[in-house]
Amino acid sequence: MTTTLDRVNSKTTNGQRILVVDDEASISELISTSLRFVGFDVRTAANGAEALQIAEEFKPHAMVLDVMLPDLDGFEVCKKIRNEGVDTGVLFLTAKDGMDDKVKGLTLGGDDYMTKPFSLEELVARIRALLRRTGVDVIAVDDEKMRFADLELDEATHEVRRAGQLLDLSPTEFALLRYLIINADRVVSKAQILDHVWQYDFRGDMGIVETYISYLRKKIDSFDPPLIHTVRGVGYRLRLPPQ
Amino acid sequence: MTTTLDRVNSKTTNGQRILVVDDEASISELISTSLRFVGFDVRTAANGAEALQIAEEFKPHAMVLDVMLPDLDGFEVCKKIRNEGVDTGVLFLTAKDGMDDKVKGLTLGGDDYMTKPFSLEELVARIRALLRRTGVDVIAVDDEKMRFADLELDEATHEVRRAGQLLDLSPTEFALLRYLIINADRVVSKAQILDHVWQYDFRGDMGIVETYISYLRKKIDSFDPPLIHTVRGVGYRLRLPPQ
DNA sequence: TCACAAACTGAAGATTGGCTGAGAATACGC
DNA sequence: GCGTATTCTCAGCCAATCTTCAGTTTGTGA
Repeated sequence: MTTTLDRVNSKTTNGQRILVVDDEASISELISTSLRFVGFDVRTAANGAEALQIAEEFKPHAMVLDVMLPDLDGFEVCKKIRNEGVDTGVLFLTAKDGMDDKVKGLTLGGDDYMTKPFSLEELVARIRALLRRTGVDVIAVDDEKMRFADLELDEATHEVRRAGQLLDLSPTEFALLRYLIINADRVVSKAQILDHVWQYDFRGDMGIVETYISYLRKKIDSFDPPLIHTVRGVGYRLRLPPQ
Repeated sequence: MTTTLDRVNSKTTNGQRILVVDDEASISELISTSLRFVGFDVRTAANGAEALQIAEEFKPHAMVLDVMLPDLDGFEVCKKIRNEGVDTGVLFLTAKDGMDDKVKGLTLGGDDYMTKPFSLEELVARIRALLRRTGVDVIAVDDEKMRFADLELDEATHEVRRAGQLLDLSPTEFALLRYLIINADRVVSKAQILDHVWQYDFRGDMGIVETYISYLRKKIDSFDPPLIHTVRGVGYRLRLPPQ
């Protein structure tokens, strides 16, 4: 995987603090890089004890917490941290298999969970939703809608409209479009798209991105003007026609 | 009752104070998380003595009170608190067995009771009903009916109508529909549904949600237009046909 | 203008997710 | 205690979606 978060300008954080807890360094790094990239202030811990310690002084607004940790399990960590008076939403990470029963109950408060492997795009979207739900969202502003030109993407209803007209997108198409909108006006490479939109363990080739771009175009760019533009040799860019 | 999403503002409380008294920390936490999330101002106590103490200064509008406490029993606590002049409705929690007669007398007042294990959706609904009955309801003095399109769900009579026609739903079907209506227009995942509608100790898998959605569709969506929509890979959504 | 690389797209096969009927297990009312 | 209603599990089926691939088109630099 080409951990291509190559936008060099590490813009200042948005002031929202996320604590990432996972014992697999590669995963932990993957996640924190992604979160930092979109402006969060991130700290990481490799086990429960460390998490508790860091949480105490870092006071995260949200945490990404692997359920399987070498010492305590994620639920314990979560409970203890909250008992310390740190008010934080939690996104639990679980393995695909089993666990279902234990995970149950997690969507209760503002909390949420995802199964590994996940897509980074999805992770970031969930963290944002979490912060929104738990009321931390300082920037607040818009509800759960993203817009670009006459495109409108609604996280809460999963609806997508172009020029007011409802479009029917598959999950992957939805995630891809979301990623393009988030990076509107900027060129994103196929590698970046693959890294963010597809699960991190995806082993196929980038042809699939082309396929999905093609699908998306059929659905959203049958309108005028087209918004998805190919930058040959570089990637794709969502943009309005110049001037 | 407000048919609309009560979760919109989860940050600010609605000013209604609930005291939760249970010695099992996990239950207590489960309950308070749920109540906080829908906007109540919650405090917890682990035993009778603590409850009395907190009630005195917290002056709850309602309490969730386990009948079995390590020191006093729930009835005692209730009596003492009321003697202190705190005017509060009570939702008693009892174990499945026994106790029936003693508890039943209590529903004479505005009070109510539920047996463990319960569903959190049910708990919240009961608390709301309690507050309504005891006249605390500051907001929305509406009746006990929820509506969505030509669907009508009456909390008080447990009746459901579509297009004016009375439908016969089982308890679980009713609870599921209520949850969908509360979250009308928003996608809810199967996990969320399971967490809210089923008893908190349910250990089965999400297949059961599909089964009940299927039941519900047979009963309420044999009409036009269908209201329950599947968002593949995400969950379900109650909505009117677009535009 | 040609040759080559990159990108596009349609089709086919594999996979996944969701729907439903049937039946076992359980709770409930009489 | 018996019969009915309800809850829950399960497996087969179908359709949507994902993924690969190959033939075609488009763009670019020599």
